[in-house]
Amino acid sequence: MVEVTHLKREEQGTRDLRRAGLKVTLPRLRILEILEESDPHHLSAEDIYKDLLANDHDVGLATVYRVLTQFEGAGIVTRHHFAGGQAVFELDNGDNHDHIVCMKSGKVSEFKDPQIEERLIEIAEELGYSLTDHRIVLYGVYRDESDS
Amino acid sequence: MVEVTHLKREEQGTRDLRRAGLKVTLPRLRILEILEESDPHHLSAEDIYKDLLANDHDVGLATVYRVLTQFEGAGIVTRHHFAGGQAVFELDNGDNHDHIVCMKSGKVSEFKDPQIEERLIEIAEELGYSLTDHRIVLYGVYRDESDS
DNA sequence: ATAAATGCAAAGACTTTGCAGCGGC
DNA sequence: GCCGCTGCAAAGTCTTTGCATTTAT
Repeated sequence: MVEVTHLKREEQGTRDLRRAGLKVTLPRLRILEILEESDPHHLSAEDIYKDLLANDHDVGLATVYRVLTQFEGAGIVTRHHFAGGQAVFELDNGDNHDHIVCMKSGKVSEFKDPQIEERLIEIAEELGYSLTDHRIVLYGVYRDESDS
Repeated sequence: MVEVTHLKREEQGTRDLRRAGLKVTLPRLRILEILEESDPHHLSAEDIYKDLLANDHDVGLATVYRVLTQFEGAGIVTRHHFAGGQAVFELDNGDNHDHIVCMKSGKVSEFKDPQIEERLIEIAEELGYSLTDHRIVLYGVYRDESDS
């Protein structure tokens, strides 16, 4: 069972890479896997690098950056600059959602709102632009979470 | 007339600095002035630095960064990361507007939309956050502009 | 076999910091 | 005169690049 699941994911990754015209290599498959399995699926290059090392996969940090940049170009991942310092990456499912970041805990949630997207297109038009993409980042304080 | 205007601005800047608990120094006044006079008022530290040098004001780039960071902390300017590489700064009038960037020319326009801001507050609430701030950057292509 | 991908170390872009001296108040 | 501010150069952080070697196809 576990095996089957694992193979499936690997096949999926293989297809993604082929489609992007990239060779199917171990580092790339592993990076894809890490991105898929990560829970708060926003990882920095460093995060991914550490994960690789922790699992005895000797991949250079430079390779992680190179692969992520290629993935970005291929539309496989999206790069964000939430905090300011490090860039974070997440798989791009094509749904182009937006984010809200808790200023205390760093927790990141996602959302997608058609109403807003429609209005943004209108605004762009009014200003004389054709909208091709957008980024919304909300900053707030997450409450509840049973304190913490 | 010009003199009067100039003095007025300087006094204004002086007040801004005092309010922020910062000493009123020439570099700081000049940087404020540059930010006020700039047309596409989104300048990188480097832009400001070059402007200073071009006007025979020998201010170090480090000082420009330091001053801008202090201004940011004091709420005098806002820092943005549009492109990815350099940060750009603009005076913060407290209106907290958003931006749209032309992917071809780099032209930046601003807008403010109450409808969107209202909706964003709702969205944050729905997700369990109290919204404190937001950033919206639209990417598009500016048309008209008589070609270029 | 061949062109692409990787690892390492070195370089780069942008920004911050340490410290001696200068400048408001 | 005091303490903060500045300039310079040096260090930092994050990311990219050059090059010899390895690897997928």
